[in-house]
Amino acid sequence: MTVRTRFAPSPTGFLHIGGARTALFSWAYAKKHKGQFVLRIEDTDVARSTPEAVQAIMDGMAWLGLDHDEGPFYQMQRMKNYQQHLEALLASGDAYYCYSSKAELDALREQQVKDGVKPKYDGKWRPEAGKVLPETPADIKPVIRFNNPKDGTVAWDDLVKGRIEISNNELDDVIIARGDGTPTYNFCVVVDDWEMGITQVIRGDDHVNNTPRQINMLNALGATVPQYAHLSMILGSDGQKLSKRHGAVSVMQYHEDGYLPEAVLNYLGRLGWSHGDDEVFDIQQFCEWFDLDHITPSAAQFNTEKLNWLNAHYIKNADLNDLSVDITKRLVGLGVTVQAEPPINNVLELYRERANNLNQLAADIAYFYSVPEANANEVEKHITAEIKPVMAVMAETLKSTSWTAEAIHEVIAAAVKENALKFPKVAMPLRVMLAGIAQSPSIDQVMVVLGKETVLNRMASYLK
RNA sequence: GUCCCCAUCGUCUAGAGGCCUAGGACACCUGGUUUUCAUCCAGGCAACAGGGGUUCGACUCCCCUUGGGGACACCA
Repeated sequence: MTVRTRFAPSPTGFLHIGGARTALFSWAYAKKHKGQFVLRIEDTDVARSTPEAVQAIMDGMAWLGLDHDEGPFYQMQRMKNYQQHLEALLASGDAYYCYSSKAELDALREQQVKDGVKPKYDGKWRPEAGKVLPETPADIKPVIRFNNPKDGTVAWDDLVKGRIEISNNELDDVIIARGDGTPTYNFCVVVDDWEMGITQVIRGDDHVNNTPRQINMLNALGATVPQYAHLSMILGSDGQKLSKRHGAVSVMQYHEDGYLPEAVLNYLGRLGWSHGDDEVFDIQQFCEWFDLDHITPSAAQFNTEKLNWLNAHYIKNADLNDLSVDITKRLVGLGVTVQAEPPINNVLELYRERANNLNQLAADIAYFYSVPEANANEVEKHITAEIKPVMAVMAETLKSTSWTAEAIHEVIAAAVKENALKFPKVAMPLRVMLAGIAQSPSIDQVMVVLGKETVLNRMASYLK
């Protein structure tokens, strides 16, 4: 049987890091087994679903390169399918109408919480042998509940957590259609996973409790029960649950924050999954290696340092042209326009080694295209009255120096020797004059890339 | 409260009863390379939550405790 997995977000917000990992694992599993990956939008909560959120999710997946083979399917467009199965369930007695009002249910729940018992539907409208149902209220639009088996247990072998067994008396009769007739999540998933031929349901940990009900419904429907793999959640760096006000940011935020999708993918792939001691692997390698057997069942904390480290790796190894396109955009964001000279690729070759973030990289090289504003302390510290004459002589010599790193290095070396100075004594003021700060790659190389004219101009502005 | 899940260095993890004197990676510390910073290289610090079993032998299996997380909606 060909593997079919799915990612089924509800469009009520952006694609966050946890959702992205679920999508990645689902996607990779399909790729690994040469199967299909289905994208399904669970939008039956009309009040909270928005087209913007759909777009945000698609954007996030596109950025990560998680393409789907089928879909996106929208549940709101599949009402006929749900309706049909709803009727079948009603006809077979596996579902029934419940006329309990919301207020009634709320009161019941409140009482149960107060009594310290598990909140659960009391089964008032559940048809049972020999039971006389209450009079049907005329003013209530009934919901439809699934008639969950009363006895026995439901069990499945979770591909991540192992065997899980839940007794049916823990499960209440879940509402599968609202008063207005629209089916609810628990029913739509069941129908969709079945009709879409999903073979492995890979989803978040938070669905473990829904699984037994869904299996019961699948059985009532006479459907095939897929395999389930429940991924544990990703915690914030402080060990706390990721929430909207606490670190649950959109994956697109990582783009904005200067991360390469390759780095995020590699990081997410290694979070909760492992392949021996391997740490750095690209997406192709990940797809080849990926399996459900090596997923950690416990929750994992997000660690930005490690992401940064991977980001540095991927920046170093990025295609230079791709990198320059990205950095050029970020430079625009900083108000800096990249010019033909110096060629940005040369600049990047000089600087990419030392960056672990694209925004930082852009900021670091901005001085190649705009005159940097030097920190006053740095100027005072390095461009001293004693060194200025040395710089002036050097500037003069530089005018006729052939513009290679070697030649420039010799000029600096000569200045160092003639004035009996240490190398940094000369290199530092040069850095401040040219880059605005005292840290840079080899100063001779910086000068080569910067170009003779710019170097002379910037030096001159300090030596007036 | 009830049910379910989880538990190895600070963090991500390897580990499927003897290979474990518990391995790798990030972070951190030290040293080296370097023209500063960074990179890079070498080394170091650092963990099996606790208690019972099972076994000739438990990080690995079972139970309890503790701790953490999740679920309990006419949300998904």
